[in-house]
Amino acid sequence: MARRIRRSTGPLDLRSQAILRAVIEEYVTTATPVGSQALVDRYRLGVSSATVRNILAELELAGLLDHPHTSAGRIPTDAGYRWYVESIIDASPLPEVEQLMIRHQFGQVEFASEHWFRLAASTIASLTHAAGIATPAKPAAARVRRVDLVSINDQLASLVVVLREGSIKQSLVTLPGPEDQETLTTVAAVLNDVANDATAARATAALVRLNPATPHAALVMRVGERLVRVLEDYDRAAVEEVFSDGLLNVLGAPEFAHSEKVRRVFNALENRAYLGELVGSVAESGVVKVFIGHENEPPDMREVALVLAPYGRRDRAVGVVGVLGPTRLAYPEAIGTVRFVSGLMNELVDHLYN
Amino acid sequence: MARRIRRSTGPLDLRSQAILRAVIEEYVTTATPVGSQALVDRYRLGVSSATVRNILAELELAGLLDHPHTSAGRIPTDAGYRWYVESIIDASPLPEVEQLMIRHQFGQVEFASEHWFRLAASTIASLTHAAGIATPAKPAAARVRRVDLVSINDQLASLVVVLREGSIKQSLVTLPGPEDQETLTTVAAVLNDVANDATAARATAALVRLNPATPHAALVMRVGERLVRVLEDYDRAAVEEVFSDGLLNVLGAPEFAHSEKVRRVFNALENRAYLGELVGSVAESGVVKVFIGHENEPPDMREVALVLAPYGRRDRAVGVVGVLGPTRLAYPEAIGTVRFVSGLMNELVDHLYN
DNA sequence: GTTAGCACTCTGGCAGGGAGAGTGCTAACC
DNA sequence: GGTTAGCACTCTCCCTGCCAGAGTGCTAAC
Repeated sequence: MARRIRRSTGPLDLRSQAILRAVIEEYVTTATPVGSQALVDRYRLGVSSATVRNILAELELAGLLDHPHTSAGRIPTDAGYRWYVESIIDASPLPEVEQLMIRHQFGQVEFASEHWFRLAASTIASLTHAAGIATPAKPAAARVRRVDLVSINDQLASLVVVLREGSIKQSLVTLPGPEDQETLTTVAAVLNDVANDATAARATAALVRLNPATPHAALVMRVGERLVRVLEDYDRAAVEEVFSDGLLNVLGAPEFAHSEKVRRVFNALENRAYLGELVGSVAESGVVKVFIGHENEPPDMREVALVLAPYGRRDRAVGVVGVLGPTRLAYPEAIGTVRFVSGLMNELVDHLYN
Repeated sequence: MARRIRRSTGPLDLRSQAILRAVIEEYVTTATPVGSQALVDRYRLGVSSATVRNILAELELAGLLDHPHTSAGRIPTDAGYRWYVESIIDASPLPEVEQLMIRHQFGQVEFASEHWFRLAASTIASLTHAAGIATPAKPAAARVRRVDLVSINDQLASLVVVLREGSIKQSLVTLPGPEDQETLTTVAAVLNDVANDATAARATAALVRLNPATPHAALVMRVGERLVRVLEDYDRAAVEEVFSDGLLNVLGAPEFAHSEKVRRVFNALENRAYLGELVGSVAESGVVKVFIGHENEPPDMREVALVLAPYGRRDRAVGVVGVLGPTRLAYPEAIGTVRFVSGLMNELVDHLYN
């Protein structure tokens, strides 16, 4: 008993670490509780199953392992996974072959950020056999690069806004009366002048200062207000969009064999608010972050793990790529893949900004 | 025996129809096989359970009902559902209260087609308790309404194409060398002139005829070719995008309680090729169409039913709204909802075109 | 043609039992 | 003192048998 207390409070000795690692890696591949005999058989531990049992009991006391019932093998707890992730997070590069393969795939698609997100999500999904997720790079505050106003019919015009990082927003504007395209082009030109490189706040300020003698001043104001709203809407959303791919991979995992759990996972992915929060935290930190089971706040995410990495530049725009899977995730591969893809996305975004 | 053969070949008499209808409606609500006693208890049939059993046996012989095992109640076959759908397809208007509710919801969102698709899908989902699907209205051939070219950096420009029906396509163009925004604007102006209201084919023809003395002719050609490719890519895709909502509703149905089936349903929804085919057929016919179970070609869709209705104008652009659910679907409600929403979308699209 | 009655069939749930896996404890060993 | 062999114990899993219940199909009477 005294021995146990000592072990459970102090750091793990090397042998305990090796055994914990073995349990986790075995469980990740087999998805069944791991017994002491299986460990001795499959790993060169150099001790008997009885000794292993003693250590398993200690690891369980320390909260790193659990067992579903008396006569079952051990499974890792979220805390066990956490320890494991900490121990490997700094050293899990993606094998070079796969790096080359991914680079090749990115070389194949058209040079357009939208394609990248999809590709990032699907690449991650196929490499990790879990769900891949990716969000577009989003700046803290949208800035206008260009405004265009296209006539649709007598009462409607389409306001097209190109943002600084190249993404596009569109909104239909109802016109007070019929206007020809020429007038609309003039209005767009005024807005391009007034709101050039402006954020929502600055665009608002510029509109207030607008010279009332400007041609079509009323229309400029009307469209300008809509422009500001488009920018504000964009800024308000924490995450613009979450691309995901390979959800079926997660579905295939035995822990999600029953549809009730599947339901939760899907709910989780729909949980934009929480994802937005995570994206923010990950973008802030600038490094790969892992969120395991109960470390996630929403109850629906208590059975999944997320590996997220930011890309982009904090002073410009940031997005996130990552993996969503069962807590029984192949963490080293997931971390390696996500880290590599985020680096690649960095390069691409850098190229966009020069 | 002679009696059975007569019945199984001829059309159904009124009583058989009433019983078939009762079985289907009962099964749709309870999701459990329907027994003769349950029918007598719950529907005013005026006959005993023994008589009902005789008729059930006939309906089974006619291929309209089935029973999973000897001592189980009856469930409808796809042919049974088909008969039912034919019998109610012309008369299942959506209750006025719900019509008003939907109109109200559409009044709430911003006037922009993208919002409509999402709203259509989610409205249909919540009203039918199945998955709602919607595709944007897509013309047979894209036509350019306006072209814009925005500088991103020394090597890149963003080509923005507004199509006639107001949707937007974007593509990044690599520039042979640094160009200022003014040059790009000139190039865009030339393209706006040359490719005004053009389809991919006409734009190609116009580029061929381009006067080589045009300022920046080489750049115009380069961007023009990309423009043509954007149009061609758009035309090529049978369905641009399929919005869906309420997949969780389908997931909740007892027939999809096991994840293997769920998997198939998701695969089915990813099956853009088949959906594109259906959309084409529905758009062509101009009316609500129902596809039940085995009537669907892809094996993954043999357990689902689709109710689809086109909207838009055949000579302009057409899209589709619909329901995807288990074959055990509340068809009258689904048909009524889909028909009404498609009508509403018609109004909105008409408004867009004036 | 309809119905009551009845034998029959099949499912679903429950209890019992044996095999198997794995544990925790104890006592012997190095 | 840590390590190990041995062993009793526990719990799951799976199979079997059993029973109640639901529903059918058939027959004979109405």
